[in-house]
Amino acid sequence: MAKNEQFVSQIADIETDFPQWYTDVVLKTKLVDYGPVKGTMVIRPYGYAIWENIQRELDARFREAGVENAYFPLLIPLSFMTKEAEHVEGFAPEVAVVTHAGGEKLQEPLVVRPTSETIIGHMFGKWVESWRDLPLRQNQWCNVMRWEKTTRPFLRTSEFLWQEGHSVYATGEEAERETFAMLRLYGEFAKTVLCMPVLTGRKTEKEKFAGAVATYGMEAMMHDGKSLQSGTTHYMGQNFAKAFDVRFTDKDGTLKYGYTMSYGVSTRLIGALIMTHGDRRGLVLPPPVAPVQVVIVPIAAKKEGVLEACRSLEARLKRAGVRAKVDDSDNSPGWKFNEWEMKGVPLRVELGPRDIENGKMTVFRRDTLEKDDGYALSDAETQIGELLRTICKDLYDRAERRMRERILTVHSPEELLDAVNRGNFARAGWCGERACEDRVKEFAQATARVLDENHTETVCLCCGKPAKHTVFFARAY
RNA sequence: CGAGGAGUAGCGCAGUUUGGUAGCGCGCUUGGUUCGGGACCAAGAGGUCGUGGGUUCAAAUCCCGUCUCCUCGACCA
Repeated sequence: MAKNEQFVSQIADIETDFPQWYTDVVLKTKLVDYGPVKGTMVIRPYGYAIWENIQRELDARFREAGVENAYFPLLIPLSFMTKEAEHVEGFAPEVAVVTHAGGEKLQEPLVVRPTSETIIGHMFGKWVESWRDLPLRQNQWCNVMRWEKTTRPFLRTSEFLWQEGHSVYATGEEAERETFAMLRLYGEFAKTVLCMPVLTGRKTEKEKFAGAVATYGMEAMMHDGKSLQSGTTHYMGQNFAKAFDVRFTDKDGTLKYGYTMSYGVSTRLIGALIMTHGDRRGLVLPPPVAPVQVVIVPIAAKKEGVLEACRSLEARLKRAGVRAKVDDSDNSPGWKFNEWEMKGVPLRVELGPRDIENGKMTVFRRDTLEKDDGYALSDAETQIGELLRTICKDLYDRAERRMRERILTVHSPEELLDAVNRGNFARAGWCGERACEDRVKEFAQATARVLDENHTETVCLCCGKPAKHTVFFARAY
């Protein structure tokens, strides 16, 4: 017991020192390590496997929606960036630029993509000629680079992995419709795959993507009550089409600019699920993305038949489509229990001579920390499958309830400050003026995350004028 | 970019105040006993103390420079 306490103290207290808890967890569970260059991270196999699971699930949804995958170059001519005025202004401070190559200074500097609207706009301009070419809908999985001042694994790194989807439509209505559709897709994905509730909605002008007409976001509530922007979709109108000459001849024979939109989620999602579900023992991984869904720990492994029984169960579960793994290392059972709990494996099956003799298995649930030795070994596939689904639902319900309880409607900056100080989101009326938004930020260090689609508030919390929107305010990562 | 903190064995740290043969825990290797909540014994391997200069008979330790990382703020997926 004393040693177990010592183990727990290896990671910082989640309640009193959340930032340190996060750093401890991502490093000690071997999700990531720091790279040698400031702000870079190595995504280690355990972390990358989570990303691959996210990719697989999302990619299937994109395909289902009719989007094709492609790949565009990492390097973008600097001149591309300057073609869209707001875009260059927004991204200029954080782009990395290649000025030399092949031992010589380049004629034109090349930026390492911070996002690919410009180069994809350029290519789409070449490919779109007729209304028959539309819609054009492509997605790429790639890395991007944004030279951020301060960084943190998954949440903000100089280089990160993401997907960026880009579409051109003949009409603004269609492009807008896809902007909403992708936001819904992200929300559904967050719920069913990450077991994570999110708030979705339109961003304010201040918070929107550089060069967009409108930005929509999904925001997740972290354990400490701060918000994490976990995905965005952007409606560009004709801004980028005009900058990159994306034109087509319409059915009526006239030349028209297309309407574009884009959408993306990144490895930040991994940070989001860690900070949503984690607890004092470490990670709690949602079953759909957990690299190992069931770890099988042999007890008294050298006793006859124990290891064989574990291997046989592993094979059966794998056949049933469960990511199962026997931990046959030399570590003691107690060590394995703690290690895999920290690593967030949803289910642990303990198999020892006693279980085998009774035809049972002992099952431990990571999310509830409950242990039950009453499961029949003969029926393992069904029971494990059911448990994994139950965990999914329970994780979502628990997070959803917590989020719901921690959204407080407020009516003044003072109330808002108090709400966010106590780890809540604040919901409030807003007149729509930048001045009031800025005032909230200065007063409470909280920003407008998204507009509530369910607009009910009547007056602005700052100026008392009629409210044009109801806004979710929060401190954000 | 501002304010703090830290660079000593794979990891975590002590040693720096007051200069004098580089240490501890974990991990690792080998052998053995263990195994139902981080087991134990024995024997080993492993370090130009971030880096450059200076002071000194002598520097991990004092001085100057420099690089990197972490945390917190301002900016951002």
